[in-house]
Amino acid sequence: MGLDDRKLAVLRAIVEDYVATQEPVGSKALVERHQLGVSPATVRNDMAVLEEEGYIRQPHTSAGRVPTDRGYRLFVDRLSRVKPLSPAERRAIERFLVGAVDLDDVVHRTVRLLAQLTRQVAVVQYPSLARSKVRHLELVPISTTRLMVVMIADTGRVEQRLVELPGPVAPDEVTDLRRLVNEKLVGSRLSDTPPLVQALVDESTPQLRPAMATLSSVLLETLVERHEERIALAGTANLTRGGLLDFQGSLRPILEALEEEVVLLKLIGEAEPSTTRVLIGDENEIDNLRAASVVSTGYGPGSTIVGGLGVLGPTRMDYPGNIAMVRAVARYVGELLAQN
Amino acid sequence: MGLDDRKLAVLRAIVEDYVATQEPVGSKALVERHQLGVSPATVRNDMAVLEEEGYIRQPHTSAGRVPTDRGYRLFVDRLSRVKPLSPAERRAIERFLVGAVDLDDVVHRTVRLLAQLTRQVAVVQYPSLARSKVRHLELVPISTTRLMVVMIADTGRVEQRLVELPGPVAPDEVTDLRRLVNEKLVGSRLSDTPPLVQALVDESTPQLRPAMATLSSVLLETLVERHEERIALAGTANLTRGGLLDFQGSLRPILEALEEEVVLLKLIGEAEPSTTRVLIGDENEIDNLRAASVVSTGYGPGSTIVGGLGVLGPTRMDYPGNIAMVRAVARYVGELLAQN
DNA sequence: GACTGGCACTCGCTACAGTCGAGTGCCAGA
DNA sequence: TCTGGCACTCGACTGTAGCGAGTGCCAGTC
Repeated sequence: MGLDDRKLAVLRAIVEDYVATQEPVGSKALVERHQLGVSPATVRNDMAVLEEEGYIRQPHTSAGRVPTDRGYRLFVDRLSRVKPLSPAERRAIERFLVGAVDLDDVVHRTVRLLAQLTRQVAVVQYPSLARSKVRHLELVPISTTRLMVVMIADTGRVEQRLVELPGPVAPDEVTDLRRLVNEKLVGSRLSDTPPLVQALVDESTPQLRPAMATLSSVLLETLVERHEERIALAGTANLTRGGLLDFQGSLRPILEALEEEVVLLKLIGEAEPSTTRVLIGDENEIDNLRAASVVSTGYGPGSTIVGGLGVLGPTRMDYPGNIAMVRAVARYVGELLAQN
Repeated sequence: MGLDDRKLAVLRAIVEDYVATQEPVGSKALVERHQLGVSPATVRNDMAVLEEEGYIRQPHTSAGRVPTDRGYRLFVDRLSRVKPLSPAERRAIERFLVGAVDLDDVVHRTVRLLAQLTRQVAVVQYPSLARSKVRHLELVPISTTRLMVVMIADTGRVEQRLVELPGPVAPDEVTDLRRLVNEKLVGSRLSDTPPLVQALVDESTPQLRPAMATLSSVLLETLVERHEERIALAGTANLTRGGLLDFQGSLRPILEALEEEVVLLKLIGEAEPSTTRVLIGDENEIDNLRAASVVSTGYGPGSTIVGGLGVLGPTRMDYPGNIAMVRAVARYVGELLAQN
């Protein structure tokens, strides 16, 4: 069953009007606001077909039409025109991000910027450790049997962990450990380190071995296995826009989902290069988010991806606008990271 | 105008019932559920007095009574009995907090625990840098003109900053810088460092001075002036309990306030030793939180305070319970920190 | 003087009926 | 294939009425 051009135009008009007004849109209003060149009656026939095909639906008999998730999907895939950023938005992005002093700062500014621009909930993943390379490992003795391990990644991330050693270690032994660990690991991707770390233990002198064994197990456990991912969130207050119509009346499931890092990572963490992913309502695997849509993409210096970012909002959202903003912000952040 | 014991008992009963049922409580229900030993008519007279004094009010003429902020205040100050934690709650606290591997972990577990126990929004401030002492400063060369400064505080906090040096610095110069900085600053409270840092610049050799000047200005600016406070938040989904009756129908102002770190710090950051602070509705200085109450206290190893924690919820909350939980959690966290 | 039972009154809540109007589906005709 | 017209549906809103929880007040009792 084919949808001719006019039917598609009708769907597009319905989506655009509904997103703008948040009210079911009827055939008369539609022909008034858009130059469709046909009468309301004709539009009604088209609407009947669109409804039959599952792209729109009627909340009640005497109401106008509302897009379904499927309708939004078609709109996003085939009907939306790219919406260029306004000069003001461009300026906002630049102004917001200059002057960030460190990675934390960059991430926080980014997430707030995104929330402000899109007026949705913004999520930014810190550069993933799995995709970072080791730039330096520092061992700081806290006491004779305790070390603070500080790992600095090339993405700017810094992670630390306290290591309880099996026995006392002399200062020059710490120096040896530090040298060995750095020689072996600097420059390698974190996801590739397990064999290297194992080798470290095997190759160390009997003297250093116990300390090295503890150290390396901590490194493996905390930095590699327990994928230390971090997430920043902003704009939850935006969920309350649009009264209680969005999200079928209760923010509860949404807020609950947003508290789970795992969930957020799933949403924005699986980014592929230069793709913007759009998940609409039901397409979402997380039950709590069935009433929400997510627009996300990856970011990173140059063409590599080190993390994801995106926005979450009601299915009734401005997809073209949000897609444009998410992309633009990701690009800027990438440039910012490339400078380091 | 004195309130005799029975009137106080009536107020207490009203608060307890209203908190439990979330419905205005009438005179008849009151004498049925509590052993007041008098008739509804008498209770009505008492209620009239309590209302005149501003402790309770009527939502509408034909409804029961509801406590006012002032009523809650009196309840908290004079009427509530300490509510001991249940064994299950004690166990939950212990179970939740053992096995934390580092400060981040402790803070995250704590905030989730608190949110879960109280079923409110929980807020935990990381140990304040201003109240921490420097344990170690590490300088890691990133390139010849760039240093990563990593500060480790005795509270477990680790902060890092990238420093752009005015000119290239040789490895052994970095070693010198590191030694000097540590000699001078280790063991001192961060809030006391400004004169020490200044002295560092004054005393360094001409050779090292430019680098030291940049380094120290970064230290001052980021660690001392721009009070690097951190906050963890959990349980925002709990705001949606109790339908939309709490918070006069809109979560928006609350969510907005919770996004501002400054606001949160103000709420829980000004802790005094062994005091639990309770802010009820209007007592709150932040306009957005006029419909909410906050229970907070300080925590730290032993009797010192290094940060604050607390919960935020509707004025209609279980004050005795929440006070008990906040205190208990603070004590446990303090013990945990003392072990380091 | 303090408490109580009784009584009239208030007023929010619910149910029900009636009206209005936006929007529809369908059909005959261009 | 499109259009104008028309009957129909049904949610939103309004007005009315009855119910009942809860109150304030007052006269009477201990």
